[in-house]
Formats: sequence, structure tokens, C-alpha cells
Amino acid sequence: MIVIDYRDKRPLYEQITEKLSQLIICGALESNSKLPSVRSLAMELSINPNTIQRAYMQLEQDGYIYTVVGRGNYVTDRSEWQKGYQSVARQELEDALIKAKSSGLSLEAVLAMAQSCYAKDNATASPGDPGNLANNAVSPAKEDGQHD
Amino acid sequence: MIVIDYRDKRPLYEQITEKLSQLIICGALESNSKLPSVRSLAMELSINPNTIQRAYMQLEQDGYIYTVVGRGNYVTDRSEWQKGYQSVARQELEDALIKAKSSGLSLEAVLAMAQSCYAKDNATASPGDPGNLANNAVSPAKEDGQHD
DNA sequence: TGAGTGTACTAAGCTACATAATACACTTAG
DNA sequence: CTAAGTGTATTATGTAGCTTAGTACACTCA
Repeated sequence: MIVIDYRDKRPLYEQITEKLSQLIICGALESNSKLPSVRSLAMELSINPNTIQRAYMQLEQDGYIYTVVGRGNYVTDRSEWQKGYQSVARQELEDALIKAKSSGLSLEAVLAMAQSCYAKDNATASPGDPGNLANNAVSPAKEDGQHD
Repeated sequence: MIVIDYRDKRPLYEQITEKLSQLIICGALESNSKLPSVRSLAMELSINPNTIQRAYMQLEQDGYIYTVVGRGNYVTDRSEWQKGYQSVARQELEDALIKAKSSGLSLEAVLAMAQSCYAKDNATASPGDPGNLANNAVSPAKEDGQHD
């Protein structure tokens, strides 16, 4: 399920890249399953195919999907990107820890947050909803589909 | 000391905002000390005064500095932005924790990282350090703190 | 063969960023 | 008071990135 947020100041292709990678990471999109075609997803989201193409290009470069010309785009095996993703996550965690420390947060508070977070049931969606990635509830201050 | 990184893809004013706020947070710039003027910092960094002005505007909006028209820009008391900064740090830490968890990092690994980080001596410069931002002019030495 | 796929390219419009050049009101030192 | 230094605002210009639009080509598969 992808929703374009036009209040988001980031470029569209970046939003799409982020949301698709999240869907892949959390398991909502199974390995080797097929992604919507450039043209069909563009139509569903009411944006230009070039923008989708750019998002897919980025996802392929990041290792989350692979492309078969003439056939489509497919989700890469978890083992392919797992390592790199974990490395990024570790770095971001370290940065956040340094910032937390400099902000005056106590070590105890940080440890408690970690415990709490790992106790919680953070969505690791079950691979049962392939279907539509688009949600037609987008209203950029105008009616849908109309671009001058 | 501020260095412009032209390989950085972010806007200049954002780089400057970030580095100045870091200097303020870590204590390299004392509360109520005077920042370089818009024009002088612009000249030292060889960029346009408007860009510095924009950075200062952002810093003021974030609460890190306050402005006295006709006099200059000054570092805000720590207590003014401490709370908001801690709140941001906490949120970023939570995001990083969720990401770490989803990447497969174990709770033990995360706890170890936190311990390690808090054991380390992460630069929290003590007031009195050289406040030089480029090569010049921060300490007027006689600032009787006149602010609103 | 034809439909669907990824891919590449050009052109145009829009926005953000950065610079340049002024201009004005204010504060302070003289 | 004057003059220098300060923040602030404005307009104009150039550049770059994002997005759309339209077209085109090579590939895969029923």
C-alpha cells in the first residue's frame, strides 16, 4: 500500500523508494515476487512512469530488487541486502546514541527504551497481501488525475 | 571552525545551521556569546550574506540563537532549547531502535552498543574553548548580556 | 505478431538554492 | 549628531533538480 504525500518536501521517487524498501524489509513483499510494472504503478499513483522508473532504479542499486528486461522487477532474496541494511541500521543507531547522550538522556533511560522497543510487537507484516500497492486517496489540493 | 563541504548535496544554509547548532550543543559556543555577523561570516566562508542570514534565521527559529537588531546574534541559554533537543533525540533514538530491530540486530547487541557509547568520551567541549568559527571574531570580551 | 515489459532520450515547466545588488531601520562608538 | 556596523527585506538572475509529456527501441512471452 503506497500513498503519496504531497506535503512531504522530498522528491516523489524518494518517497516511493523508501516505502517500497520498507515493504520489502518488513516482509510484506516476498522474495522473488513481482513488483507492479513501471507503467501500471505510475497509472495507479497518477504520476509519471519516469518517476517510478527512477525509484525502481534506486531500489535495484540498493539491492532490494532485481530487473529482468522485458519481464519486470522482482524482490531480491533477503540474504542479498540483509548485511548492508544491518550495517546502515547499526550506524544510525550509533549516531542516535551519541545524540541522546549529548542531549542529557541517561544511560538508564536509553536502556529502558531499548528493552521496551524489543518487547513491543513492531509490525513484521505477514506475506498475505500482494495485490494493490496504490491507495487512491491522494488529493494534492486538486482533484485526482488532472495535471496541466 | 566551519568548513563548507561542496560535495555535500544539501543546501549550504543547512550545512551551516547544522554545524553551528552542533557547536552550540557541545558547548563550544557559550551561552550569550556573540556569533559572527551575517556579513563577516559570509566573507570568511566566501559565500553570500543571504545564505548566512537564512542559516541564522533557522537557528533562531529552532531556539539556538536569538537576535538583537542592530547588535547581532547571540547563543541562547541552554535551558531554552535543552528540552526540545532532548525530545528530538529521543524520537530519533526510537526510530533507530525500531530499524535496528527490524534489521535483525539482537537486543544484547543494542544494549552493548549503548553501554559502549556512554562509556566513551564523546566530545562535550567545556566553555572557554576557542570559539573561532573561521579565523576571527567571536569574543567581544565585554558582552553585558542585554537580551529581551 | 502483438501486448506488455524495461530503458533511453528530448523538451518543457516548476521549484529551490545561491548569488548579486540595493535599500532601510536599528545600535553603538566617536 | 555622524558614521560604521548590525539585522532585515526586496528584486533580479543563473543554476540545478524534480516532474511531466511524448516518443522510441529492444526485449519477453502468449
